[in-house]
Amino acid sequence: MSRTHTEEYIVETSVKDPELVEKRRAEIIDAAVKVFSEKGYHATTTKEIADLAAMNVGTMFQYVKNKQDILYLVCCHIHSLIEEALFAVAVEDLDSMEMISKSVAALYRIVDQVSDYVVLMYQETSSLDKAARSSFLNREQRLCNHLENQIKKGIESGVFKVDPESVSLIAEDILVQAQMWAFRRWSLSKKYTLESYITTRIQLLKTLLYQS
Amino acid sequence: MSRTHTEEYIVETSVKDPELVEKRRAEIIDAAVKVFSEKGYHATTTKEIADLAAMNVGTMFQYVKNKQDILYLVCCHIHSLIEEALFAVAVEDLDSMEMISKSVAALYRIVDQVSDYVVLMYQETSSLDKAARSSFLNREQRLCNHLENQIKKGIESGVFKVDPESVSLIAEDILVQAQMWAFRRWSLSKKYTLESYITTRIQLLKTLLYQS
Amino acid sequence: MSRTHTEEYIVETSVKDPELVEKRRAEIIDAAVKVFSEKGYHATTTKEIADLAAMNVGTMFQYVKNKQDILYLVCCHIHSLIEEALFAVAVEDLDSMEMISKSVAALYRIVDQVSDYVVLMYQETSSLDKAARSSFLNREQRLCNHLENQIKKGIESGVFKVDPESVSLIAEDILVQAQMWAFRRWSLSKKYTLESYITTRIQLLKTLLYQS
Amino acid sequence: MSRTHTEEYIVETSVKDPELVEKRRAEIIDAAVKVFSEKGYHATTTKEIADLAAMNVGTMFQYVKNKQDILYLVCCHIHSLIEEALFAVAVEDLDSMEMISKSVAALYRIVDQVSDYVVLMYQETSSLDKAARSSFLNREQRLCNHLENQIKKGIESGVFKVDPESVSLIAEDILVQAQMWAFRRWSLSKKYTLESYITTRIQLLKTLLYQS
DNA sequence: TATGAATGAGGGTTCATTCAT
DNA sequence: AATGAATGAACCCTCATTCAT
Repeated sequence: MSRTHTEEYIVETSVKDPELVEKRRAEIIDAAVKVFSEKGYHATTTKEIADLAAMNVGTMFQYVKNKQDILYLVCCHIHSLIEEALFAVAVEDLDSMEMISKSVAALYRIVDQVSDYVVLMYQETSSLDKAARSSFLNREQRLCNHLENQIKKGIESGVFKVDPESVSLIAEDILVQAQMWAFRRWSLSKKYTLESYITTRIQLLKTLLYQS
Repeated sequence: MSRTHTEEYIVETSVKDPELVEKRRAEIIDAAVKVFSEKGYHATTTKEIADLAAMNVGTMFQYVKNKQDILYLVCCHIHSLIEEALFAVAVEDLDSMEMISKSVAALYRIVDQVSDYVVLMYQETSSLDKAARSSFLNREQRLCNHLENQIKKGIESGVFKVDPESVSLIAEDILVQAQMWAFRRWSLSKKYTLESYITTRIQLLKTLLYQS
Repeated sequence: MSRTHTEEYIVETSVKDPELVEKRRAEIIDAAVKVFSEKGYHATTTKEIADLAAMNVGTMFQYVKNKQDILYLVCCHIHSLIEEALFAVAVEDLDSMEMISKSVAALYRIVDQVSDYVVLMYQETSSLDKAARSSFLNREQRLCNHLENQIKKGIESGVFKVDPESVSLIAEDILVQAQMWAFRRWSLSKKYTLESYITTRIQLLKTLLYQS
Repeated sequence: MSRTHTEEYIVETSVKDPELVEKRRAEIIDAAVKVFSEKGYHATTTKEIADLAAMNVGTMFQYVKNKQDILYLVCCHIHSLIEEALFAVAVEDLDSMEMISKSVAALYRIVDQVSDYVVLMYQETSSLDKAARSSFLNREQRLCNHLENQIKKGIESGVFKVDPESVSLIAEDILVQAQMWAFRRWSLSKKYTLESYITTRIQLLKTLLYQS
């Protein structure tokens, strides 16, 4: 199970009190998410973020080394929202197909809720430097693995019939397709409601998982 | 077959000779593609582009109104590479499954060849303004439609068994997954060669198209 | 009658045929007057002038050395309009007071007609270089002298009673006040029509000229 | 006495300390007045102003939104010099004719002192945008009103005999003629000293005010 | 820890003028 | 004489980051 290990990117701060750091960063993230998703990362000024966070620019830069750090915090925050939603449904004890269906549905629903942020997250990832980006991609991998494991369990229990080679692809597809709902909702919503879309997607997924 | 009509975004020029415009723009695009995919759109200077294009900055701005226009030209150019590769295989007269397989393979191969540019194209699309972006998305739609039509033909001829509702989703998935090869080649290539990946993908696709 | 002699500023041209020069310059002036009075000298592009003149930029610069030359031509042209209107009424043989009244009225009427251009002419004079500006001021002096002479005749004929010291001041005031009609018409026209303003002005002038 | 109310143009700043703003702006104005009156507004670089103000360009632009704002500040400053000089003599308790004579003399003297700036102020006003210009013109109106009131008092006290219709014209003429001293000093000073000019002007004014 | 003024390099774009055709 | 593409220096303004208070 060896995996390339990537150091987690650490956002530095000059402030000692960890609780204060967390509180202030939450304020920064809240503000940044709003402005970023309205104007994009590059078009947003650090001052704008600070202003919206009701914080002084100087203060802000004590909780963050860079403008880029803010982006990283924002991306991680959004990612956590998705992760939490996905992991939340995993506690229940269901059969494999129901489990994966729940997961997929949960995924689409959270993506739908925070679709602006999802778009932001994926559009601006490229503005992160190598270290931050690979740290972020690592987080993404966690989601993939989570889905992969659910599929694998279905295979092990004999419910799913999938070429083991394809498992990781299918897991990734699920994620990518969920993101696409955020990117193309404007177009997809002409033909689908969120729920009908989910149903269709799960249908297609079943075809793949029950492939014989 | 009515579709929301989007005005094509026109890159303005003050130069009258159309051949010269085409020639110079090709030079600009060539230079820009290189620098953009190395440093990204925002980090690239207009002067850098002009220099690499062996052109005066002022001259460049006679063929382009904006830095953004350069990005638009670049995106369209890259898109055309893909489109041409995809449409090139469509001339042959094959049965439906072979046809779509050829298309998918062609898609992955061209994406693999110009993967840096594909990444660039999708990462920076967000830097286009509304008009340019929707004009670009329109071009994307052409690719989608092309694949959709191939699937539809397969359905009509009774070869494919797909819920008509899903056709457009499957077509879009094909495209998105091909783009993902560009974005995740670094990771996917640990488990797959390009050709083995194509094979796997076509296998999965078959499962979907022959769903019964 | 010695007066500091100022060389007349000559607008150079590389074109030989004088009639063509005159024709083309008339076209240039016509175009420039329009754009200048809309957008001001600095905000106007040489290309805009050429375009409006239905002329190539290169062609235009064969009839004019500079952008500034165009401004000079424009100022002189506008000035000529005023001069012609003023000199036109001087042919008649009238008594001194009637004569000067006619002049004043003529002045206000022409200024009113071309008030946009008058504003332009005085606002942008400062953009002329020393040579061109003093050549232009020389032309202005001709207007002053014309009025001065009319007043002097009135004094010589015993009709006007003015301290000879004041003559040139009064002449200049007449001109300046006429220009002011152009500059402040927007405000003055709340209380006066053009004709009532002329009447009031002539009344005030009479007071000065009949001072006892 | 209702008059069209024009919003005062406000020069924005991102700096919070009002005293600092005043101090820095004074430095900017000082520098700008010098360079502008040497080279004109358009020929002057924002960097030149900042350099002369011993200030960083970025710093300067925190006290001013625009190059145009600098011009506005400069115009207002120069205007204040005149206004103060004019209002300073108004405190004394004199009879009407002496009062207006004092005013006129004060006006000419201050215009003479800062004549370069007066020329600048009136030449470049046209470079202000609509909002700033009308705000500036409003200030001008204050001077006019001041003189108008002095004349009106003279009329009320029976000293002056002027058609009430003409009052505002005469007031405006006084101002315009004072400005003209700045514009034409080079020519006028051949025949007049400042003081002899003032005397002549006051003589002419008396003729108008005592018109019978 | 908070404040907010200072910094200054850098970037996109313009445009008068030229010159080869 | 007419054309119009080429030139390139120069300009205004921005904004992430720092640091003295």
